[in-house]
Amino acid sequence: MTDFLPPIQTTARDDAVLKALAGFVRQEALGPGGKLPTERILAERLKVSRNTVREALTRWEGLGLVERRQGSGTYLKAAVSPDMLHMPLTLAGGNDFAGLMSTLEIRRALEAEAAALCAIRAGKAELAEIERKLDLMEEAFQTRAGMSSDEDWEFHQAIFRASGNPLFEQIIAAMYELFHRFWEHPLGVRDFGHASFPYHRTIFNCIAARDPDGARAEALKLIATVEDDLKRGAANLKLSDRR
Amino acid sequence: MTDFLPPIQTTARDDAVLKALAGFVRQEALGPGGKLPTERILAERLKVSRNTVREALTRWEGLGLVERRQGSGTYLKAAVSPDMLHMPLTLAGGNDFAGLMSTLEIRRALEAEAAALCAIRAGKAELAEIERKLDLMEEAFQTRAGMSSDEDWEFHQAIFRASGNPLFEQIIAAMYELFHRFWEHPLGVRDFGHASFPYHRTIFNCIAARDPDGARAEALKLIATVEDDLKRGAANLKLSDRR
DNA sequence: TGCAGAAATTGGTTGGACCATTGAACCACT
DNA sequence: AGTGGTTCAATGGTCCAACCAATTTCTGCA
Repeated sequence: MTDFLPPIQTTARDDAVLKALAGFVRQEALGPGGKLPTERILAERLKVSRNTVREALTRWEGLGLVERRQGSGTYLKAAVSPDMLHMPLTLAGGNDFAGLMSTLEIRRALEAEAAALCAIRAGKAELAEIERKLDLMEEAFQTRAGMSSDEDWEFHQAIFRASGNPLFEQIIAAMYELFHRFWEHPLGVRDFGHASFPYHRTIFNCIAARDPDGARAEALKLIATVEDDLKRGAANLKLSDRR
Repeated sequence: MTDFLPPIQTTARDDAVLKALAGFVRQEALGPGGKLPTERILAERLKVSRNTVREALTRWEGLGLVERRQGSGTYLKAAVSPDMLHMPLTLAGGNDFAGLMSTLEIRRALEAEAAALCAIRAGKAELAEIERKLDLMEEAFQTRAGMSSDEDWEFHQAIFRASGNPLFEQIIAAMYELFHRFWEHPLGVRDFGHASFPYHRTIFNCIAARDPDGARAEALKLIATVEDDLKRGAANLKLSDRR
């Protein structure tokens, strides 16, 4: 399994380690979920210390390329190729109400564009997948009386994925935690998210009808309802306590 | 069965280090360029191994938050606060045409939304600033026969800034380098960007008229012309030679 | 005063050790 | 057959004590 791992020679050790690893991944045709060699094996094969290997892997972990599971191993989380463009974005501010509204505006921008692109590009398989997620969401909505946040999220994710542009999903995934924290804490608004419910179906209809402008418009309406809910929630309980 | 069992939260050493470090930065009011304590000091003060400190710093270095200079020290490269949103974006094969189109689609999403928000929120001062940038751009366009990329960029930046949401400017600034690389290399299309010229004025008019939907539509048209230019360029010179 | 060289500082790397978690194999009992 | 417990090897996580390499600071001589 680990036959293709030539030793390292240049300076900038950990970068060299990453390059070698990227080559290894390509050589072995490893995809997401694939398991890469243990740190001890890598250290031995590449003729570097295990600490150096760890620093390199820490970099990849920070970029979301790799996941380490103690006792199990290190696994790929995304496709990696030797020539990749890394664009680490760190955005200031974000835990207060204004920060949430800011991220929601970003989400509105991306959601609208992704829906439009999806209406143009989605293949039959992607379309079916989106509809499946939509059905699941609607069923959960009926059954659990409105608590369908997970299924809701998966529906949107399917759209982002079908947009044909991986950046959408990556950006939105980074923001997920932030949205979710509030989503699970409905701010005292009992029917939080209810208003957005019908728009999921209308968005899908526009996508299925290959109507990008319509899909964009419906996505905008959906986010608008979420914004309204959030504003109502903020009015209900005073959110002066940051954190 | 109640499947409501929250995932357990175990201690994460290096994350704790980063949190402590973020607190330290805030405490000392360190800004970009500031020098933070040496690894040995940190290890001693935080009662962790120097290795752990290094792994934590490696993460921050990967995110572009920090720069290490051997023999000198570790310095801040950006403002850091305890609550930050990290968004590591990786684009497979970032140098090819598809990658550029992907980023352009993100830009279209943000540009449209920012223009709409701008039409709602921009104050008189922001409006005047945008118009000033627009005048500068049009003048440069006339004088230098179409080469107005810098002024063009500043116009868009002014809109992002006036949107009232700092995330727009931050995201787009991080992608600037990527756009610019191609912008400066017009791919053999001599009148690259000419088609987009009139839309700058129409966008501004919509913003000044407080017409968010109109501004959004005009922004979409503008990016569409840029996309067309790019596609023409890609057709002209074969971009099959990666890197 | 000016500057070359020594010394101290600091990040980079190494090797080895031990801990904590995981997962598989195995076993006892029902 | 299945359930639960135990053992054990593999693997990532942490620690330590050095040493290397680049940089900065200090020192002493001209």
